[in-house]
Amino acid sequence: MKRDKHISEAVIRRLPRYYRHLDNLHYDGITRISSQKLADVLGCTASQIRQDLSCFGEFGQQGYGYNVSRLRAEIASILGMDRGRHCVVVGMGNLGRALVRNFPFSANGFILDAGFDLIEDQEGKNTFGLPVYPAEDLERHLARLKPDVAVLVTPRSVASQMANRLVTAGIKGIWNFTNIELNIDEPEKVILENVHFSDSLLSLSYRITAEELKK
Amino acid sequence: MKRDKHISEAVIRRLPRYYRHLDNLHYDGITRISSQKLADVLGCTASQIRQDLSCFGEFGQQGYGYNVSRLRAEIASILGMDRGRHCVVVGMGNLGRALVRNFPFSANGFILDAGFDLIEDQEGKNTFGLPVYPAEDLERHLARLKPDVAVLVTPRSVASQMANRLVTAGIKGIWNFTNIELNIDEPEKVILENVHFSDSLLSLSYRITAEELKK
DNA sequence: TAGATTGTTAATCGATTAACAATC
DNA sequence: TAGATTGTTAATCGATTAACAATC
Repeated sequence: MKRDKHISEAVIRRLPRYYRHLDNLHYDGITRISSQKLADVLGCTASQIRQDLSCFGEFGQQGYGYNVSRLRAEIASILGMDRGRHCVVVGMGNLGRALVRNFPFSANGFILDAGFDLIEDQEGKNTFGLPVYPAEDLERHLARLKPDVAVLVTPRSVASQMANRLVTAGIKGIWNFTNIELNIDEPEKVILENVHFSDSLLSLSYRITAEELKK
Repeated sequence: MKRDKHISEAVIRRLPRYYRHLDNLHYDGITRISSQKLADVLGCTASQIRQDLSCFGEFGQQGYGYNVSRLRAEIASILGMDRGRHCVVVGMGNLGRALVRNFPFSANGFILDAGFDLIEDQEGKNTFGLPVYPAEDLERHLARLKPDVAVLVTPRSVASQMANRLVTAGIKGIWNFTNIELNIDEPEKVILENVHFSDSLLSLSYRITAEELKK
């Protein structure tokens, strides 16, 4: 897989979507697809798909198109889904529990090993089959589990502080659900992915308003 | 507020972030800020901020900059946060309940009126103070409540079907958390905002992988 | 072989940044 | 007034789309 030239953020954001649709096609038993047909499904141009994929290699065949199963696997590999990454959930409130119970970590290539929370009487207890440890023992367990990613779902008041403990403990990425801009002491040491629910809802709010004003 | 020319998606996605930071500055008691200082906070260029804002009007003053409180209010208005929009939550599973309990709807200009779920023994019951109605009575209650937005947090198996009922009932926007591409019969009748957790995690996965390969 | 479709180069389009006159 | 900073126009940069030779 070539990975020499710079890959733009726009391309990176489209890859998971390609994967998702290819996964659907795969489970629908479709074995072959052209860039044009895939573009129809996705609502983009065939050019864009071919251009995007060409950043990483040659996965198609002239006159034939792409093998769905292969392209799906190639994109999974590009996204690092085959690396058996480990993760932990920090904060076992409503959202933390919702993710533990409902989010398909393994289907996205992640192994969820543990949860952390302040509530001490949960020591050793399980939540939906997941061991939950007290937050004060975070460093001890991280040293043992060596997770790649922490899912940050704490109250916002402790989010930045907790994020910094995670970075110091060597976490590689933080999946941040706290809806604040984390204040990281050594930002170069970690990769942040922010899920800002508010930003998402407000963009919907804008578009509804713009639609109404248009009339 | 001028709204004549086309506003790009990129600008729309940045506005909530501007709002969020201005809100922080406002509550920190800061009354005045220049585009350059705001750009430093946001990690973008002053040009971009001024260019973005100029799509909607003139909110600053030469030699002074922007009044934080006023600019915050202007962006809130652009985003439609002052329109008292109503919404309902469809699906009271883990994620639905997490949003009801923890997401600050009112701080984002939304009034949450009701939840819907299949579980009938919740009829008339409250969840965190929210009335929850059986899904079979959806149309009846929507006709009464006339919400603008539905927060879609059902199991994926019923998501598209439920989305179409919502559209038929006249909903203007769907905030979709089901991690599937909704199949809407009349797509022009509704505005979709998708929160695809998987896409978000996979982009993090990509960046961690790319970082490792760089070394 | 003929038709289809890729990967890539070139052309277009749009978004970001820089520059600066206007002016508080 | 002098310094600061806007809103906007022009220049640059990057991303998307179109076109097409290569080839399965």
